[in-house]
Amino acid sequence: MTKHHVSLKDIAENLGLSISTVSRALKDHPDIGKDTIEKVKNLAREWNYTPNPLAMGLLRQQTKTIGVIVPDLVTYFYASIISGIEQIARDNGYYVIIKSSYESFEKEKECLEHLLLSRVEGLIVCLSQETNQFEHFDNIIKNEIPLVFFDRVCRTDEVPSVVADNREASLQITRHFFEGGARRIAFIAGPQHLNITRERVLGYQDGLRECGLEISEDLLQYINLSTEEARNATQKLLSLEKIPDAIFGINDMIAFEAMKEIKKAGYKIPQDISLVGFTDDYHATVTEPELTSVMHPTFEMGQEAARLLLRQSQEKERVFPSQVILKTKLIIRSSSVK
Amino acid sequence: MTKHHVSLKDIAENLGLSISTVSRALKDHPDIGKDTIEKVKNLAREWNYTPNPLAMGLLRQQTKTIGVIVPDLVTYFYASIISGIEQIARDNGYYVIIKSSYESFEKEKECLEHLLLSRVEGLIVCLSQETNQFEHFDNIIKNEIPLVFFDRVCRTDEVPSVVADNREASLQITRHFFEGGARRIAFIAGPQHLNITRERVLGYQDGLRECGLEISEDLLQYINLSTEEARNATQKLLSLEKIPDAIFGINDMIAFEAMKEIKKAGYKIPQDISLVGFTDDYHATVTEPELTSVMHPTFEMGQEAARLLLRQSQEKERVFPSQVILKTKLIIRSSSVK
DNA sequence: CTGAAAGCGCTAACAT
DNA sequence: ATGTTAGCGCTTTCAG
Repeated sequence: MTKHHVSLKDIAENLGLSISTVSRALKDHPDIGKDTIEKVKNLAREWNYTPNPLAMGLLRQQTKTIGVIVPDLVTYFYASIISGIEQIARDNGYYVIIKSSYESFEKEKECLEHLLLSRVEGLIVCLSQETNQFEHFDNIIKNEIPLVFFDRVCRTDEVPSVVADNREASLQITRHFFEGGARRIAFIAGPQHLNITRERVLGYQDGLRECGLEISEDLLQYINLSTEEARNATQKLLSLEKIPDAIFGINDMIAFEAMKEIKKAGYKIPQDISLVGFTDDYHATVTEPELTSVMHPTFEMGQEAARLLLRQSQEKERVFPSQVILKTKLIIRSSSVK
Repeated sequence: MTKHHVSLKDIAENLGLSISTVSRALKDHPDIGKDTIEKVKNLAREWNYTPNPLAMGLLRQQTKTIGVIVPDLVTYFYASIISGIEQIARDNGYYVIIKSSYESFEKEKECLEHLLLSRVEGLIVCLSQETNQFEHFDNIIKNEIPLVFFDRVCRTDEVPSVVADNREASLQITRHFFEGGARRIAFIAGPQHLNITRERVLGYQDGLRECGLEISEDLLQYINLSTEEARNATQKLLSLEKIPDAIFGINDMIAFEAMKEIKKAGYKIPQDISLVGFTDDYHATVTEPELTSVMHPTFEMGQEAARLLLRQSQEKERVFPSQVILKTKLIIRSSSVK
């Protein structure tokens, strides 16, 4: 039902020229006569000619498309990272196809296949929370299709990646709690197989050691990243014989849910329990009290990932897989300051 | 740097067959011998053959791609709508290219051009808040490129669209306030040229009339949708000689900002001032008090928009532009119940 | 200065 | 049962 797009052939026929002449005229080829160039360009403008990207792609054997897989599309964190990717992609003439794994390993594999069918020239991926085996990337790595992981990463000795300074950030949070007087600092973490969990736990434990605090199993909860498990974990912490006086949520959503449960149980934040999140979603400022959180440079993370990817496709040689570590910043608000 | 993709030609040469035989064998064409089919399919599997979508697109003159323009990518509202669009698109074998206008009229026009260069087969658009003239869609409408607007719409007599029952929802909010005892009900609305503003203002005024309340200019604030203007508008309302006893924010973000300002000014919600938002973002449950809000069926809105679009490209005849109006539901929480 | 021809990967009508 | 050819839109030798 869409009208026929005008092609070089249409212009050539109308002007009594050959297709190649028209093609050259549009590119100001030095061989072509001035008046021919003008005639061609005028008609092209008048008829609103634009080159057919499919034909170009076929000719050049490139789709100018990169694929992105994120665990979900509806949180600020990923949306903001995608914005960063899109900006760099657009500036370099690339299109972006975005897929969501919906935090499912199976869906992640489907996304991968689908993107390969589309002949994407590269892939930027954040693992689903279920993903704890990584063979589905074998093909991509073997075929040298450019690939970059961000935030939740794997196979970092083979694949470039972008992450936050998770360990350092968690260390700082622990320190911040300690300086505020906390002595029983709890951590609601994600699935153990995720690097973000492992790294943040390490930083958390670094902090405990540094502050001379005991590392207690009770205070470290590994959960799936869902509102329900966040609430359960909080309840568990609040039902300990000695409840924590500080809770660190591995992301803001977890912290929000913890906040609700803490209030519901009748405790005051930060007087009874200090609370800190991770990501610094806009909504950290709408809660009462406002949530202290680690500012995660999301837009930059997207940009960095896209840049790493484009660099890979440009290099002839295999690039030594690098990891870009982005600095975070602890934004202190009232949820952690008595 | 990516390895060469295997083509029908590669398979044909290896097997000493012609390209067309291979093509037919893969489709189980009845003319082709059983053993030939098997040989071809085996090699295709072994070499991991997949058809080149560019070649197919060129042949069939279709990109199987639809373009989406949203005002931003980082709010739950649009992210969720995009999810709905993607689902329907994927189920029908379409790709989706997402663009953000960043609430700018100029950027919106750029997005449009860029998408047309990509030869999208259809467009789903939510207007930027700056957009108050609509000639940039002339070409698309004239060329009969399928187009659907959602939420913030225009030219509804020419273009199909999906909206919420804005007027009805606002009427219900006003009623709800009145029943809770409110008599000076304020509305922080968006730019006047947006349909969502106009319709919600109408519903608001319907409600005031129904409840026998005076329609006061002071209580209706038109603003640009930004956190800053939301705060200013709230301050203005709070500095009136007689301050409002209820405030309706045109979206949750506006309501969140109003909540902060109201608290800062020392008023209690809902005792002094009731508050209601619109969209029902997840974060409505993390504020204190939790925010009453209109549940806006975002995922369904995306689905509907995509369905309307696909229907357009399938129909031979021009479809009479229809408008799908989605039901909303007022979710009552503590910000509006004394 | 311009045109003809080949080729990117694929399908389908037309041979054989 | 299989091959040949033309063509989708474009660029790029190679020939005039």
